Parts: sequence; structure tokens; C-alpha cells
Amino acid sequence: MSSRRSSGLATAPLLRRHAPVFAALGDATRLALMARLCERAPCSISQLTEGTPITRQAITKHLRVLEGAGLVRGEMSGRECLFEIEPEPLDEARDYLDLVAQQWDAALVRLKAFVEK
Amino acid sequence: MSSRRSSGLATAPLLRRHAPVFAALGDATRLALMARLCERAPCSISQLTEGTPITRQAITKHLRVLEGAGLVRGEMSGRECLFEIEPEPLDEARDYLDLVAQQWDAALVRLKAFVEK
DNA sequence: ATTATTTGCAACAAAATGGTTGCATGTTTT
DNA sequence: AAAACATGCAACCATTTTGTTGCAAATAAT
Repeated sequence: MSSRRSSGLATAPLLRRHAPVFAALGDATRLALMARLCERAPCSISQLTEGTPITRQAITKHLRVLEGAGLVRGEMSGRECLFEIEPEPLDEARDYLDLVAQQWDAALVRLKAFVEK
Repeated sequence: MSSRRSSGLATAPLLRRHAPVFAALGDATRLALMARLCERAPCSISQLTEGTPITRQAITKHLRVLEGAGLVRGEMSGRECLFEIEPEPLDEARDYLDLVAQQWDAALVRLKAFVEK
């Protein structure tokens, strides 16, 4: 086994699992929604719309994106839909960033060793 | 001070600093580029294109996006442009995710205390 | 029973994204 | 000097994203 490719990290399933999470977080409006859901526990769509310059429907769409990435979960309760943060994918994203940073550090060490040899 | 808003985290400058980083990571092709740059130290555009199903120009665009987010830095060396990972924004992104997760945990604790009271 | 709230759905428009091709330019290599 | 290689630039196309408006339906409040 010569390895070097398929070192994990760049493997297709991994990428397709993490990319959507980062994509969902890659928007100021959605990051703000996440932050808001961090502060006050379950929030309805109307509450989350309150204070923003954009429409309820726009907020709804953003929430669906977050939900699609698994970062958030909404449940109907009477006439309102209450949203909460789902911590797991967030943790996984963090772990992935850890791995990348860690692997990059290792690469730096290897590079330095190579130069000095 | 009643605080509750502007608890950090949801503050506009914060969002606008982190969102582009997550957006840049939110694409399988770009994540793969990051992973590849982790394994082998500096890489030219042609090297990075090698093995992918898409064009050099597409790869170039992705690299510019990563560079725009500060995740990567390219420098001309003769006729080729060598790219390297820039670890700082990666760390900041990780820290931000930490904060969100941490704040969410705190919210859960508060909620639980409230329910039990 | 009415009225007010909260949401969902659908159609639409504008802008951003991801990708292509073709060509020009600069740098090695032979 | 000529050929090969690596990149940059610009135009273009298709698709997705981000936001809108208008209307219908369900639930809660009066």
C-alpha cells in the first residue's frame, strides 16, 4: 500500500457529507439565525423574522436550508413552527476543521524535515 | 444594561467575517482542494487540476474563492502559481463553531433549569 | 362566529455560481 | 529560435440561490 491518496479527508463521501453543512453556514443571514437560536431556545418563524430586513418567506427558505443540512430542526406546535439547533452536525464540522488543520501542521513538519535534510 | 441582543456571535461584523469562510468551504470541489493542499505542501494550479474531471479554469476560479476567503494563498514562481493553506481563518472558523456549540449548551442548561423551577 | 396570526405554496425576477471555450501572454525546455 | 507548458482574461451559458408578491389554509383569540 503506497497510500498518499485516499488519506481520508479528500474522499468523496466525506466531502459530500461536510460541504452542505459549510454551505449552509456560509451566509450571513443563516449564521445570524443560528446565533439567535443559540441564545433563545425554541423560536417560531415569525419570531425569527422579527427584526430582520427581509421577508418571512425568505427566512423560511433559509431555515429550510439549515434544516436540510441537519443543523436545525423545526416542529409544528399548534399554528407555529418551532426551531431548535441540532448540535451533532455542528460538532462534526468542527472536527473536520480540526482534522484539516492538524493534517496541515503535519505537512508543515514534514516539509521542514525535508528542507533540512 | 438589559443586553440579550448584541451578545456577540450574532453581531454583523462577526457574521460578515465568518460567513465567507464557511461559504468557501461549502463546496465539495473546494473542500477537496483544501484536503489536497493539506497533504502535499505547495501545489501549482496544473497539479491541482490533475485528476479532477473539470477544467483548469474552473479549478482556478475555486482557488480564487478560497483565496478570497483567506483560506489559501497563491504566489507566482516562474511560470507557475503555487498555492498553500493559510491556517488562521481555518482556526477562527473552528473557534466560531466552538462558540456556537458552547452557547447552545448553555442555553440548554438554562432551559432545563427554567423547566424544573 | 369573526377576526387576527402563523404558516405553506406557487410563480416569478434578479443576481450569483459553476462551468465551458477560445485566445493571448509569459516562461521553460530543447 | 522554436516548441511546450502554465497561466490569465473575457465572453458566454445553464443552474442555483436569494428574494419578492399574492393567495389559501389552519389555528388561536375575541
